[in-house]
Amino acid sequence: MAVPETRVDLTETELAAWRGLLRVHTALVKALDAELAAAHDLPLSSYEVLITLESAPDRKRRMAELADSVLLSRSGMTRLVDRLEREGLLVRDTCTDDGRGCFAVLTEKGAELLERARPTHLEGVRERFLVHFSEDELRRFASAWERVLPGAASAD
Amino acid sequence: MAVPETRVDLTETELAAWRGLLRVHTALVKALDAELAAAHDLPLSSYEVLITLESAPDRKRRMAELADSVLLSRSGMTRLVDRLEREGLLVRDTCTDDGRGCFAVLTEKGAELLERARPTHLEGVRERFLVHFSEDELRRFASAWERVLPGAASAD
DNA sequence: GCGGCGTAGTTGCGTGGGCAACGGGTAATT
DNA sequence: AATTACCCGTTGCCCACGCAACTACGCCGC
Repeated sequence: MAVPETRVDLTETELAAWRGLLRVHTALVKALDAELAAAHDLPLSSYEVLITLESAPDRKRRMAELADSVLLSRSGMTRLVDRLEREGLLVRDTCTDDGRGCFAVLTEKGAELLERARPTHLEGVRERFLVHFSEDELRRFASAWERVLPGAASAD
Repeated sequence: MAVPETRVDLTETELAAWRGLLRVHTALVKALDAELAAAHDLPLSSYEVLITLESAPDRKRRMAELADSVLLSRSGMTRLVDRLEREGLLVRDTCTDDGRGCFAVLTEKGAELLERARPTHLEGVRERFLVHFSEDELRRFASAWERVLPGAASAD
């Protein structure tokens, strides 16, 4: 007897919810990155690293930790930290506990730039994204992401 | 007299809604792209182009149209179409109306590959994203994206 | 202590993508 | 018709990133 065919196409609503996510993300990130780069010569990816460092104990974090927190490969993080170190926004510090390891530490210059860049960025996020939603809707978003994230990475 | 200071930091909820969007998008796209590439040797960006062509009249679209629809620069689209043409999934066709222009046309081979790839991709989108939401929630998403998109690209 | 194994970070190499400049075609102004 | 301005798609150049290979170190069991 016939097993019901797996439905293939998406409904209008499904498509709108999914493709909308793609478009919104791409557009927002592009705009915010351009804005930040124009105002402070700081790409969004660099900003994310500095923000992560700032909120860390002693303003320092391991490389792998950083890579995970901004979803970048280890080698990608090596080079991003290279660039930031070249600009004096952070320095590498040897890890005494683990000879293989290495810390990235936010410098004063990095902290200062971050202080200037933060209002720009947060204003951008607010004007382009947050402003459209109520507190309640934002909570729905947050809960939605919590449901999706665990199963997003692995292949099920 | 003192104008109230612009609030700088985001609330917990705002942060969760915003950063969640970033993480979810990145994780989902990474996973779906890998899945599609593994199963059909077709990156997600190529899939998007083929899908766009399939739904077009005569299965053809102008280059700039394609670029806009997948949020890629013109030069990026030139090269993506180069690759797809090299694999025989589409062909370029001269535009008779406009001597500058150029169409990309889906080939039979492209259509066949798309037919095989579509279930893979849609299953992935369902399992990783859609499955977590009710019809009602999906409608909320769609409406959310409609509100955000218009103001996302331009500066304010 | 010493060989094997896992792990942290770096490096070579290949790839995808953006920006600016260009070549050729169209549209507007005269 | 000629000049000018604009627009389409392509190309050169560069950069950011991932993968795989490598080095150097920690952690075992023996």
